[in-house]
Amino acid sequence: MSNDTIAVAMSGGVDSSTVAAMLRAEGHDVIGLTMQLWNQRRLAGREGMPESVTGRCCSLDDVYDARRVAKQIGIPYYVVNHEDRFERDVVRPFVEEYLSGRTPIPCSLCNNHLKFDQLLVVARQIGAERVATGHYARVSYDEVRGRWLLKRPADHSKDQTYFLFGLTQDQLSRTLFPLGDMTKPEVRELAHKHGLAIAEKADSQEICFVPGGDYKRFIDAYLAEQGESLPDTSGELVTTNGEVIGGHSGIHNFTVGQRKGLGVATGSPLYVIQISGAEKRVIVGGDEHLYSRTLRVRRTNLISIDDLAEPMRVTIKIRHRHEPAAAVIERVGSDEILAAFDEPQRAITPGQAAVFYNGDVVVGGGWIT
RNA sequence: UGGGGCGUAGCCAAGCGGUAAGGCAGCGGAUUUUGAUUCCGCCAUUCGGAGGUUCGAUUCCUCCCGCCCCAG
Repeated sequence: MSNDTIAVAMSGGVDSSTVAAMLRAEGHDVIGLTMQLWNQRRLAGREGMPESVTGRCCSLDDVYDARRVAKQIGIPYYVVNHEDRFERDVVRPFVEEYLSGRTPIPCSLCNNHLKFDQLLVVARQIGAERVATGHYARVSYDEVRGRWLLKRPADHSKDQTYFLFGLTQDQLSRTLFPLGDMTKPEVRELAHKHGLAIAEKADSQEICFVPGGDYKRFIDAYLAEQGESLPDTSGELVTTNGEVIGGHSGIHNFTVGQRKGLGVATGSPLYVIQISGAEKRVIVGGDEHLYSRTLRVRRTNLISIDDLAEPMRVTIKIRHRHEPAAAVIERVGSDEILAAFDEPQRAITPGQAAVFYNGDVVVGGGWIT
């Protein structure tokens, strides 16, 4: 009987709350779990960070909301603390990536190291073989290939597979995405039907541990709290022609494709074309310099196929909310894949992920070098 | 201290007698379940300064100040 027990990762938001209510209504044994990943009060007020935070994941309000939903639908509910692991595997890498001139995706790291790793461990400890989350994605088992597949959800506008490309076969085999066939309005409607108070709660956005979305301020505050001084990563602002047209305050303040914040007026918009971490230089230029036809990824993960033995035609997302673009991928190293797009893509950014698709099926992905 | 040119918002810049275009930068907002992008809004009671002509001047005149160029 306990084999049917499902642990639901509850964030306190509409989606995961609805998942819990749905599964419960379907008659499953459901246990609610909330991961305490970050103490929002830790950096409050430091280096100009907001004094108080509400409505973000891991805030007390969210835990209250999750607990209340659990109580309402009558399921056991636990909060598990993974702050140490989160700081080590998500926050630290996040800060270091920025300081090295790259642009990290903490959401993917969190999925890989916390939500679909630690949470599965905890779930198993309390007798739940499977974990359900409120992600908009679909998972299914392909008998022919003998593999678990990750697919885009019915509602492409809510597609979260971009953040899930790192899931392994084992993780997928134990994961449920009950919202995969629903649209957001349908989910809210269902939340209402279940009488959930959070039915109209605003969607979360921005990085959960960076209140207000000001990641630069977060980096300052975090390093200050750690007793580490912010490395001086300031340097020159250089055009694509090699002309130095100014200085910048630090490479961690920029990302490829960024326009705002350069502080230099040339008559036409300037964008960050490239960040040279070693030389602490930010190369800037017109929009036309932002397009590139190829990219390379490392730390790859393949899902729908066991290996990329020969070139494969796919479509690729190079950022969340990017319409997958046609390309051919090819293995060029033991853990390196080269992608060549049919049409040049704008602002391919080191540190971001490139996720490969075959229609709605996620083939795999990797981190852009 | 002879000749010529120019001084308009942080930068570039139009207007050249009728009551201050535009771009860039900046700021604010919308959008966004990563970072960006994009979109919308705001941004010179004032045209180097002082006089004068005129119903009316950033636009015409005079002087001053400051740059630049060519001649010495």
